[in-house]
Amino acid sequence: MLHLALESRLQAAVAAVLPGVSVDTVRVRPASDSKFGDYQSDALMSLARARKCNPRQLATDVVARLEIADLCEPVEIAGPGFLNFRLRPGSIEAVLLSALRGEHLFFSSTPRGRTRTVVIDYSSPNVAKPMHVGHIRSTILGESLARVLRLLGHRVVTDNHIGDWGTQFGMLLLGWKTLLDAAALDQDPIAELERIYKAVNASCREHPDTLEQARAELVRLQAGDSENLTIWREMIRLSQVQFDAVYGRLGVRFDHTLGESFYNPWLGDVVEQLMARGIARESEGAIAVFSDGTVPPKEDPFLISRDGEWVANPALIRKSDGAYNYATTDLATLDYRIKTWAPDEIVYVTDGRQQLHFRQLFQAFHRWQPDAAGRVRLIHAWFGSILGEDGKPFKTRSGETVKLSDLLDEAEERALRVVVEKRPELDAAVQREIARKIGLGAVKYQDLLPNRQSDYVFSWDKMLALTGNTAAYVQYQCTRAGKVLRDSGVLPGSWVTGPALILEAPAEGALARHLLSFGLTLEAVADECRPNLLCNYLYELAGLFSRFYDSCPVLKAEEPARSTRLALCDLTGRVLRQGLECLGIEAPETM
RNA sequence: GCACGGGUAGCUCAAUUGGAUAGAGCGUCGGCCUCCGAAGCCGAAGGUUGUGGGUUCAAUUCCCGCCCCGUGCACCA
Repeated sequence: MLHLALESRLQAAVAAVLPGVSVDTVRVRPASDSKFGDYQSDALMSLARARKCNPRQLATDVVARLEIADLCEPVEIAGPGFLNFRLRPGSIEAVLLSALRGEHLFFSSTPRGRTRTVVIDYSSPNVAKPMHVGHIRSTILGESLARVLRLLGHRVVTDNHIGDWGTQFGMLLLGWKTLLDAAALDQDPIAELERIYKAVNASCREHPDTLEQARAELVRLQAGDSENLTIWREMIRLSQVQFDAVYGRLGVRFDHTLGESFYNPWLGDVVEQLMARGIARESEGAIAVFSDGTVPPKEDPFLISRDGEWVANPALIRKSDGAYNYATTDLATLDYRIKTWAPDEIVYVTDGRQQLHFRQLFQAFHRWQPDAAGRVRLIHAWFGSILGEDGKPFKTRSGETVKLSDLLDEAEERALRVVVEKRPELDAAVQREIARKIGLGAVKYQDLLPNRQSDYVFSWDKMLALTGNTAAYVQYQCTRAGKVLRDSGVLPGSWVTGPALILEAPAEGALARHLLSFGLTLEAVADECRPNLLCNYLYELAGLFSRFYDSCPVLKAEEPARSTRLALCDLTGRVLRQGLECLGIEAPETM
């Protein structure tokens, strides 16, 4: 909050000293160490370097023009040219008071620039298959980004691009007609669909005629055969029931679920347009997009080096049998989204193995519709794989993928064991509800905590650990803050007329300063698609609160310490709750 | 072969994108409940940031070489 005020004053001073220089890079941020004050800026050093002048001299000149006496003490020039800002007593207290009055919660919900429209594409499970651990990162990461962007005042459109079309439906239709067990379908639809798919798939490998039959079913579906369409729609409906159950548990909600099949009517047109513009051409019976040679080979997604030579690495948009690929669907999808929502950004949350595909997709689209491409920022927010203890892609002992619903069950069970042990006096139903929030929080937090681009090793014990840097720790500090507030008897809204706040103890100041950085953190999460920054922020805030709680009695303190500390409990609780909500994690009242 | 990631404490990971003394958790060792909730707090040990060079006031971060690991590279998505 305050850093923005300091930043604009500093930018004005820099502009006065160096007219014409771009001040965008002049930033003020929280001090790396409290001995340097509250805020610092290192911007003048790089500026001096670019202008080939003495950094300390530049700092002296800028500080002379700096008008911030109302906000902080005289600015100190340190080391090679750092500016250290020490806030005047009362500055932080004033921000806390305005937060207590409900004017803000240390972030701005009206963007500084223009309000952006952001389409987010995430989760994207496949019809007729169980959702498994492979879907967890995309789902949780995408949901978190959507929540943060919305909180910051942007217009967000979430779209679940489910896999409801493709060659697998030939086998599924054949299996449905020849192998389906109606009772089993009733009992567990997805398991039965998976069973018939695997059976037909295995049979295809041995019997060429089974493969031929499956292809025939696919052709009938694509031709609009009414029986096959009916079965296909039923498979989608059954799958959607499963998706909804999982999303309901996870608290995930989509604005739209426009699967691959939605775009079928436009695919032929996409291919024709690309051919007409010379972007795509026939090759070995298929139709593909090739390099146009406008970028260096190393950066060209349509070229690849093999045995020391750059050879074509085309993106197929129509197979030799006439069927379309996902590149085609993705192009049509991109076109539809831009025409429908006019987004400023489209974020794709998928795993890192699809990087080349998206580079090709983005470049092909840019060549196809340069004007539209110029108005939208396309972002592939990719993430690493979940590995087993052996460092290979994560599977169960029997080699199956782990179902998401089983994972969530196990998380809740493990959490329940802890709750029952710690709080035996609570009702069973209350224990279960607390365990639900803790168990699901544990799964989500462990998934969001590592840098999204790195692989992580799956471990039940680590994922469901309830100590250390975990959701449970943050949730626990949240309940402590809430408990103190409840015990105090303070009525909501009574702060407006309450006594003045005075921060005195070091633990109070450290906690308060960190509260002020909430907005900075949210902005960084939105800019870089990295919720792990928010996890780290919340963990640090929870830790600062815990130390404050340990060293500063609240209810027994004399005024004004009592009010100040109650205010810190209130605001910390609110920020922790809001932050957890951004991660899709619920905060229990008690645990 | 080429591209994209990664290599940081015994293990799992951070490090506000070039900033001031590289931080957490788990594990190990030692302290703290007569006091608002101990799912907590305090302290100790643990590092040549894979490696060799370069750029500069400053490099885990940027550039070049090399060594490991992962992923991708024409009709699956």
